[in-house]
Amino acid sequence: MPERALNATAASLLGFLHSGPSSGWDLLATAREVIGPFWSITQSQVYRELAAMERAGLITAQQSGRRDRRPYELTSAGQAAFTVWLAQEPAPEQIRFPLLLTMSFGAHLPPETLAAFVESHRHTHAQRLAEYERTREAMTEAVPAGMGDAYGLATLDFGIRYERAVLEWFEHLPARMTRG
Amino acid sequence: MPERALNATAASLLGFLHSGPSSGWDLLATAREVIGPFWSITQSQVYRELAAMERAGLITAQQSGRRDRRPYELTSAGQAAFTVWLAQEPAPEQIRFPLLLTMSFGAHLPPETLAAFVESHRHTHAQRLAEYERTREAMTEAVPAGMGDAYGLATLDFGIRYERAVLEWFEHLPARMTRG
DNA sequence: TGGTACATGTAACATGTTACATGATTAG
DNA sequence: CTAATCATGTAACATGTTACATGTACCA
Repeated sequence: MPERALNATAASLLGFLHSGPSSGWDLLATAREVIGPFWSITQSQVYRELAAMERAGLITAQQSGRRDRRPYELTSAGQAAFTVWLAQEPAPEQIRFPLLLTMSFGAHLPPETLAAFVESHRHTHAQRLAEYERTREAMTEAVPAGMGDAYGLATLDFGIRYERAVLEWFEHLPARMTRG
Repeated sequence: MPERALNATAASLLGFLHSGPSSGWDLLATAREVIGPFWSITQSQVYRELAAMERAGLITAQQSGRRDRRPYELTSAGQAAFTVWLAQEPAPEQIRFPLLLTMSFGAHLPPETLAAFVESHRHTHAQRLAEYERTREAMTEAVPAGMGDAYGLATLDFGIRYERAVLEWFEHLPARMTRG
């Protein structure tokens, strides 16, 4: 067994498999919903990591159910690998923000073009914030007093604070950059 | 000529070459300094993109100077390619925040371990904020009244607001996650 | 003269993306 | 029946990372 360390994407799949067997399709949906705001994942990647983890003995495919869905189940080796991964100090975050790159070179761009980009992004972020806030309400209403999913709430709150910060940044941008 | 679209990393190198010929080493340093907070770049990538862009005729290598530094110069094709790239609508940003991934699975982790991760990240972010604020002061002092580099200031301000949001988020995290 | 910073590059690999192919199931 | 959606997967490629190799120039 090569035993090379898990990557974060594979590890998150193992994490989701703790709540029971699940197929690639469902794992993708779960990932998009739960960690989507701060961890992007593509469908191809999910199948690739599942195949690799099956080869490594971290998961096993169950009998195909309806429609060829192929639910994978965590093995004890998979559990162990996940636990090891989870206890590693997480690496610093990476942000890749193409709008900022474009803005860095704003001097080479007609002001109205940059302003249009900014406006379009502002709109997207406003929508995302609203969506996160709706999700948060749903989460806290569902479990009025208890601690429900405190960890999910905490990561959602990151998203909310992030989107608010972005929107405030847009609002304080020099007029030239927002109104051409 | 294949003419495939530039990637953002290559485009940013072309952008920097607008202020005059520069070597891979210097471009890397410039990129780290100017766009580092929101666009990570590795040394290998820089040399690879430079080689590819030279093959594509977007830049040309000048005579080697001292120490084998090989300054590249923008060609008019390179200028044109950059201009085309810059006018494209920038893609949405991507955030990959391993700490949040770990926190999502916090239920599987001893609270004091998560708390230690949080504490270590909080420290890093506090330092970054301080550094950005120092840079900002230096930038505004250098050009007291004028508009100096308004675009550089705007992107730096993004970094400042982002770091502040992260720190506030840390502060509002449930006690269990910050003090184990 | 020896260590440190400068400078360029290659190789191997890991990760991520896009496009496509294929077929099953379900709803209308 | 048929269109939309579900579901799995492959191929090709782009991008990013790590490790290493090589040598130069500067400074103490």
